[in-house]
Amino acid sequence: MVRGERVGLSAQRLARAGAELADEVGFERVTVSALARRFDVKVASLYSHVKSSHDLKTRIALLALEEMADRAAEALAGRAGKDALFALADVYRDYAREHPGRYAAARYRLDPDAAAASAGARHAQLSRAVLRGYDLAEPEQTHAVRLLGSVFHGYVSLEAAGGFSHSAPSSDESWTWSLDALDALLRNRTTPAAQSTT
Amino acid sequence: MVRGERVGLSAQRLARAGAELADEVGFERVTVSALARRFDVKVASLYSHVKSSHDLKTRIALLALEEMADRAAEALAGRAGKDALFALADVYRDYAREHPGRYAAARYRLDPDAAAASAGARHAQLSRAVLRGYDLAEPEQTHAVRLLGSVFHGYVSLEAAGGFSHSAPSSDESWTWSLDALDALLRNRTTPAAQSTT
DNA sequence: GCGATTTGCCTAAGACCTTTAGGTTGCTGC
DNA sequence: GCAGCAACCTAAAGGTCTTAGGCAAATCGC
Repeated sequence: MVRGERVGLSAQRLARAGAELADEVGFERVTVSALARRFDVKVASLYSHVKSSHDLKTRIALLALEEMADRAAEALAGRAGKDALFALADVYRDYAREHPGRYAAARYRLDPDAAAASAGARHAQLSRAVLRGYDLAEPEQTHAVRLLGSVFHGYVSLEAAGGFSHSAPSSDESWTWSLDALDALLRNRTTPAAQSTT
Repeated sequence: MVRGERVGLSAQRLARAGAELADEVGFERVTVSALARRFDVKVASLYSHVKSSHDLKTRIALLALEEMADRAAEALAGRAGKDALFALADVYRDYAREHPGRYAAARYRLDPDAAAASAGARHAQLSRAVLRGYDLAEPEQTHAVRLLGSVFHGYVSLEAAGGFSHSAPSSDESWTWSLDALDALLRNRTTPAAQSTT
């Protein structure tokens, strides 16, 4: 080990490496020490870049939220209605399967200022974009945003917890069925007067 | 402090006290040490009753799952259809609000044998009981169980995370709206042939 | 009642993790 | 080529988890 060698740490690189670590060993096992080991650096060195363990986890959470929002925005481009609904839903589910640690990080409790600076608002906007295909007036639209979020998050996290694994029918089938049902539900809730507003 | 005095610990009492502690300070802060402090006992003493920190958390999780299942069973007695749906949903939401720490514990990842011994199966049965009011045939019924679980858990945990707090309409309204929508959805999915079976 | 055994809680100690304080060395700009 | 900043280090204190082994209180057999 060459003493005095600089690895080039930064808050960003730490968050990125932390996200990878989370996917490998689980978010709850992401630790300042583990990250220091990964960079082959002493633990105290990380504290120049990151305020605390909480700060580190928050950065990972923000990273994950951004990534998901980016994917969602891309998936929604050029889609509408049921197509958009399925696309958005699959973004969350696929992300959680590819990056379980990051997904768990995205559920990390943020303090208010971090939450405000997060991609949280973008996520809400993306749900609203999907709902444009269903012509819901307020306050129904907000209700629907919340219901959508609940189903997406609820299903994905129950699935990740292994809830649907060892029994027929397959989780894929239930997912499609649920989204179909959700689509039908939203179509039925379309505000009558809004129908012809091209 | 009187030396040699026995406090009367047991796995059950520890789990119960751990659940209380979780509600007070949050499940993630429930720790073998904190529990030892609460009983005014040395940390190592707890290890005669509980195998590990993981074991302790698992016991708290099992306790919470039992309590929720008990409440749910009671709420469903004598109810059917939409009435039953709302009752079951409210059991979860109310429990999470009254006992946030226990509710978080209930989401603690159980290993397979603990999961098998848990009230998990009872919860699934209770959802199926609600669905009896909607005449769904398999595999739709299983899909619906999963959707219900997702909405309940998803909504409750987003609400607990503060997601719906600082904006109109109120979370209560969205909850009712979502359950109404779910009820309508399930009625529309009733298997046609099953209608007259009685 | 009294010895033997079991049980309950304790001391001790090792292994990690977090966080702060303050030192040293490489890099950058003048 | 050197001043100063930034990056990484040593040191140390405090907290958590867990195991090993000890002493004393409760309990059981007689």
